[in-house]
Amino acid sequence: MTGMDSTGAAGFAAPARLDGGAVTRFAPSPTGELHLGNARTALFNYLLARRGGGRFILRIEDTDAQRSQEAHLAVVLEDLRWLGLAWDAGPDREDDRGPYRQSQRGALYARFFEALERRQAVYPCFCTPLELEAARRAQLGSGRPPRYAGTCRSLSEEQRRGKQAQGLAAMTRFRVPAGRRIEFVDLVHGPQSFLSDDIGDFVIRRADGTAAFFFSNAVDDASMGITHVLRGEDHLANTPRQLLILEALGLPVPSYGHVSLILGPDGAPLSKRHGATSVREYRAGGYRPEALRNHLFRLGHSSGEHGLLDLEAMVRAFDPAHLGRASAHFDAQQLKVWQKEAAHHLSPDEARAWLAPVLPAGLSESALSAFVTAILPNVVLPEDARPWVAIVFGPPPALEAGGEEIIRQAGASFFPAAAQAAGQSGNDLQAIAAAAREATGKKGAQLYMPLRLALTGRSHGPELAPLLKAMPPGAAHARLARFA
RNA sequence: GCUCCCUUCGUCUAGAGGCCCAGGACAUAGCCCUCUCAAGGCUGUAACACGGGUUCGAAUCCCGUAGGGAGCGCCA
Repeated sequence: MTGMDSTGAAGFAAPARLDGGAVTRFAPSPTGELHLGNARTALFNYLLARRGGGRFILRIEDTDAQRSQEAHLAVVLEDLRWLGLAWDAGPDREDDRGPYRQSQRGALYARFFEALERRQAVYPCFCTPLELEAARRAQLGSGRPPRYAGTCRSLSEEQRRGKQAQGLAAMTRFRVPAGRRIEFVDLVHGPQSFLSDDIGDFVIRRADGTAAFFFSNAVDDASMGITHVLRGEDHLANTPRQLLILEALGLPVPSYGHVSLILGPDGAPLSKRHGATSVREYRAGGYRPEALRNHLFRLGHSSGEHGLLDLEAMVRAFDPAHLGRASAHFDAQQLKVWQKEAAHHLSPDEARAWLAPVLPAGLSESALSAFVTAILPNVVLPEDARPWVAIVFGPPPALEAGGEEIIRQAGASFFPAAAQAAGQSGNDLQAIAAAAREATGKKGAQLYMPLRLALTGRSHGPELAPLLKAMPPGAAHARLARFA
């Protein structure tokens, strides 16, 4: 661990990594659904670990018992699995570096708390939430930074005993050293420098004895052997606190990289008013994990690779040096583009499973396959398949506006011939079109548009021949005969 | 209020002083292909936030301005 140099600056250089394999982690708190921004940092950490044969660890930051819920954890785990981000160790895959829930790491925290107390790097603070809030307000009101004033910083032993005797519960604050310059090299932002005098003494242990974020997060990274931390930029200005904690404990410091936050199209932080913001919502809407992954992969990151990348290709293409510094705007239209590509890449089996929720029941495997194959090129989301289910399997569809005119222009002999061919050949477009052409001399759009309209009711849609094949026997005849 | 981060086409970005009157992808427009849509092919529109410096030369370096974001919590 680097100490202070002669100028009083502490350099926090990343320890040398000899094996080249990065140990990364994703550390969500189970207080809600997996947000897109978090999903992206999870992806980046996963890719960084997989790149050089490292390890990807899942740690659950559930120190806030009030807000942490088992149900939320289940959802987060499910969403990560859905995204394909498999972890090497986590709450469901414990090993000797665990446990991987912070709520179960109290014993380890206690040891580090003691160490800090022995070094007098921390002190008990008896200020009440009310007092602290009042002080904050006063500071903000008079245009000063809202920092802890240090009320309990230099209480005597006697005073402390007195407070305890009054039954006041103490939280623990870290004693931030004065006059220090804290420096580190951020993986994405480069050299950073902060003054310790700008940092107030912060809480590392709550009055109820549980560890606070700055502490548990830093201590766990160190004790779990994390070498690289890719996290949201909202943590950038707080990194010096964690550096101070690790220094006081003599623990190894990971390399930190702070990725930009994801913004909405209007530049404001992505929130509900922009629409869906969680993995779960996109998943429920029928989005494909590959699509979301590819969109997230490009947000704030660039690689030379174009097109839909699978996870392995992403691992190869990912480069932390190409993480952008500017915040990225989440564009639903771009996600749709990836979704379209992902959908169209689906194998017949995958497509059938994907569309299962909107497919009619009671059909044979081959009938479903024919249908899915026919409509897939025209489907982006499962919703898009719904109308075609009705058109193909339902009663003969009504003509769209303007359709009658096109039917009329086909001529009197068109549909009798087409219907008869359909009756003889089944749902065979070739035979039907040939008969109509022979009867009327029509070709091209003149020939096919009346057929498309009569058969599907619409002028736009999937390729006609496969669509016809997907229809129940006799459907073509019944639909054409309506106009004969 | 203080500290920190950010600012290149609609979007994601390439760009680390001359290779850039700024390149790519997607989106978008037009054309071709075509029974429609999609796919595919071709062509096009479109950006260095602003102002000062430094330099023979700046998207790139420096200063400032504007705009956006974050942090300063017994939340993570």
